[in-house]
Amino acid sequence: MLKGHLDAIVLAALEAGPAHGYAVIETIKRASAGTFNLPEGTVYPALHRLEEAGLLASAWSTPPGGRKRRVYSLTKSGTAALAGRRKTWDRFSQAVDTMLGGDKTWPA
Amino acid sequence: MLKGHLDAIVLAALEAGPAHGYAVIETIKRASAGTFNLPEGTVYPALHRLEEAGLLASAWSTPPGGRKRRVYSLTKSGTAALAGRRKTWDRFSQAVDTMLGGDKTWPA
DNA sequence: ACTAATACCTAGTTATGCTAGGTATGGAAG
DNA sequence: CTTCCATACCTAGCATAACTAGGTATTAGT
Repeated sequence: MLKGHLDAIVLAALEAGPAHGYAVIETIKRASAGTFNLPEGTVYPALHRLEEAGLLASAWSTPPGGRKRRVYSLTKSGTAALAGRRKTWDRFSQAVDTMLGGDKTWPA
Repeated sequence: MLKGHLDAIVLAALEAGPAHGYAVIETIKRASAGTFNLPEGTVYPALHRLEEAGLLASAWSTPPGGRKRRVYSLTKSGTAALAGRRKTWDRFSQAVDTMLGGDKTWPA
């Protein structure tokens, strides 16, 4: 249930460096302390979307004694998009906090 | 882009007391400092959904020198649902903050 | 030999928010 | 007095996002 903010999260997960899809899922799970336990059917299509949009680039790699992985990395516009998403998130979350926060100064 | 959190916002807007649809839109716009300028086609169906779900109750009223309004108020389960939504939002926003925040302690 | 974890994929469902229209009244401006 | 804007409600249909539920295949452990 990350409605609309999945892209930002995936991009953020790749900010530290390239990673393959399965690792992205694990990273998100760990970094969110289990809050975001995303099914593959959510993340893989998201990666494809982001690559399609030019925010990610991918390359196949086969580590010795391992098996084929598709490694994704942030493109330049991906980095820029992430910055934009951060600003959007800040505005958004602050607005929701204001409304859900107990203050209730805003009616009237 | 409030995907999934619209219900919480609408419920919160009605927490201070009953209001009609158009007023809810105005309240949300003002309380969010213009961040959430929601079209009617978003809010009215949401109100209907929430009433259908039993979280809101509605009644028609015609103020003197005014015209027909449908006034919505939180039901008991609406209040309970709002509390739940608040918890969900807190977990959610904290997790996103962790991932988007510059810390980057979580890879590795 | 079997199971679990790793690693990838996609077709199709569902829900949600929004676009784009429609109806109607009251008040202000021309 | 007519025209326009703000108020106030509504809905059909579109777009898309996230997820369900499947499928394939390799590696490691029991």
